[in-house]
Amino acid sequence: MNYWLAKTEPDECSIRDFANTPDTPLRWDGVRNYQARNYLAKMQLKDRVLVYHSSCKQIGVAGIVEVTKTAYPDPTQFDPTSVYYDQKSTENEPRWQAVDMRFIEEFNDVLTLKNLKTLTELNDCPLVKPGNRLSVMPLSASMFHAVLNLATGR
DNA sequence: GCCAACGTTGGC
DNA sequence: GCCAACGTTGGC
Repeated sequence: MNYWLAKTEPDECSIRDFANTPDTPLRWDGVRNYQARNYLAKMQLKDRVLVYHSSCKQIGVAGIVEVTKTAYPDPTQFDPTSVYYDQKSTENEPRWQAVDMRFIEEFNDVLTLKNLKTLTELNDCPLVKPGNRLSVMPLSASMFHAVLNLATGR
């Protein structure tokens, strides 16, 4: 099993949205950065993904989801009415990928960026570096478990 | 709302 | 292929 962290603006898609539909996976779409897309494409079934809420009141890791469907062409890139529409993308050669994920757990409290920065395990994680914009990134098992431990005590 | 950091675009 | 201009991200 691999571990990942993925950013989202909770106004658009939050851990609550996953929690509200525990039996129905949601599509993780709208990734429009090549490095992030390449990581997204590497996700495998049952990989665990930390959900990070950005650009919001409570910035930080809010919970965990699981991959239920590996990468497939992101339909929003073909939809002219979508904010994620990409004119240069074609059905034959799609640029962007999406995956499906389902709810695993929501932390009682968002693990804030400030607290995340106290974890020495995350020193090499792009997340805590100034100016970082990568929205999907791999985590080592020790990174994942350090976050889980700080969030839940487990 | 501000602004630094970064990725992408496009002229050359 | 370089690089300046531009648009976006994202914390504060």
